[in-house]
Amino acid sequence: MLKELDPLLHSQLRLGVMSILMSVESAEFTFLKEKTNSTAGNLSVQLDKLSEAGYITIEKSFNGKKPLTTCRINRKGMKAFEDYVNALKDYIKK
Amino acid sequence: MLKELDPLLHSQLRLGVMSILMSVESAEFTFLKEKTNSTAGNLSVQLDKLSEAGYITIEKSFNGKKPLTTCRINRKGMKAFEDYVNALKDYIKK
DNA sequence: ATAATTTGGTTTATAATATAAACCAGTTTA
DNA sequence: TAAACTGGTTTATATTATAAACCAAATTAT
Repeated sequence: MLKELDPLLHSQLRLGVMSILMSVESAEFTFLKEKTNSTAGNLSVQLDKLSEAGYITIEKSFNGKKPLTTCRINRKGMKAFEDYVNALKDYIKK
Repeated sequence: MLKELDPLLHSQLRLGVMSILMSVESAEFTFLKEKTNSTAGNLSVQLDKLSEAGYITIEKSFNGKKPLTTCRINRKGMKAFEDYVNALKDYIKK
């Protein structure tokens, strides 16, 4: 029987964000927006969800006078991502 | 930049169905229901969507006196599945 | 014989999700 | 000083997934 796919990760945008965060120390809002080709509104909402799940940490600060939102993945998020990828393998293996 | 993930395939249940259909000649409704651990209603709806997209063919017949719904994947569906898996690889590669 | 249950589904209503549009505060540019 | 831009958030709407209700026919139990 096929495994459950964590619904929080099984979303194109959230998965994209997590995928990026797995490979960098931290990423700024604008960087994520560009890489995932998402709108700011959608990204904002999805980042909040990942944050509320404890998968990522969002830090709000200022870059000079401009607001700066920086994200990084948490240990819990890494674990969830790995579990998701493992579960997914059953679906996509030939 | 991350690729688009075909929204028709980026759904746990539809992906599960397609994954199964990639590996068998054909599959009955009840078999798919069991393997994907889905409810009949949900499965019925999702099969229709795959069928309308031309990804699968649904054949309704009778097994003696009981209705029998048999599904098989189409060439278009195979192509879509392969494209989806390729796009997904960018998201899950380490 | 007939009532209850099961099989194999479909249809419809509701809950959850994703997305876009509208908005806001502050900043820079014309 | 007005317009446009940056870096977002909030809110409304469209889409999607899911469950619940339903249906017809068959089977089983009384």
